[in-house]
Amino acid sequence: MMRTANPADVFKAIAEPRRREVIAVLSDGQEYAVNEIIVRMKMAQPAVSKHLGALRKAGVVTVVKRGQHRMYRLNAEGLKPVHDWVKIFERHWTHQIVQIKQRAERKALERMIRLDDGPNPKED
Amino acid sequence: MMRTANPADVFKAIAEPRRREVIAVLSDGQEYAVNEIIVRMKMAQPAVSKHLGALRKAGVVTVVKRGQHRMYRLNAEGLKPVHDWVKIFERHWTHQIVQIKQRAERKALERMIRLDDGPNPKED
DNA sequence: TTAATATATTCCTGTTTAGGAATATGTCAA
DNA sequence: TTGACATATTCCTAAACAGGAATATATTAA
Repeated sequence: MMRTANPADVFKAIAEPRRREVIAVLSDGQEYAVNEIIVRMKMAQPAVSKHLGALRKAGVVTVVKRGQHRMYRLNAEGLKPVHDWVKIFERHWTHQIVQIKQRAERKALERMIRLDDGPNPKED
Repeated sequence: MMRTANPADVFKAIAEPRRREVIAVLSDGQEYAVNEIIVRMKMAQPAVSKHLGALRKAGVVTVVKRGQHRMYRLNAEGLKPVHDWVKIFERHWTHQIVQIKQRAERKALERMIRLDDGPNPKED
């Protein structure tokens, strides 16, 4: 049932700092048993299991049984919705630099020719 | 008081779908009065104001007073923590392709030379 | 001044959620 | 079987949170 998760859930999933910690542990691409994650995170076992469950539901990690262990592995593709979404704004902060430059230039102009386009004293 | 927000808050801020909608409205870089956002989002005014407040606290939007309006504008730099964080995993899903290829090749080898590295039937 | 408009804030309520404690489930070893 | 180990799940509680309703604040117009 439902092998691919709702992309919206991914944003919720990574909103939790501890879950980003879990992801950080898995970020080397290796697989880890819950035990090992517990040790690395200094966190109680049920909490870790729950976070792993949330990440799995969101499609951010996968799990395979190996003996009595459950090996978790990062599924980075699950993070793609976030990547794609935030990538849209890349151009904004490069473009922002242009805007800052423009503003500085305009201010210089204002000092020179006393240009005033309305009351906006708190703009900076 | 605290002009730059805790980067961790940004993840929480964008976890809310409605707040990503607000960001979507502002994503053209233009400034919008709350009124206009309300219309575009078909959402009650207090809710919009609250979401804008959350986004402002997270450093994702800025606001300037203009007459009786409050003009909100996207501050894309506030999204950089998310961008930087998720960018780390770019290599994973390109690298994943390599892994898939390697696995396919290994399977071909297994068929040829009967290689077996342990019981792991559910790996795919 | 009063009225209208724009926005924020407060209060309330239902829902979600994180984490602790206890318990259940599943797997291996003897 | 029994026991040890690994992990998940259930139950509980406190905190966070979203949204609605009502209200407060601020600005403009008359």
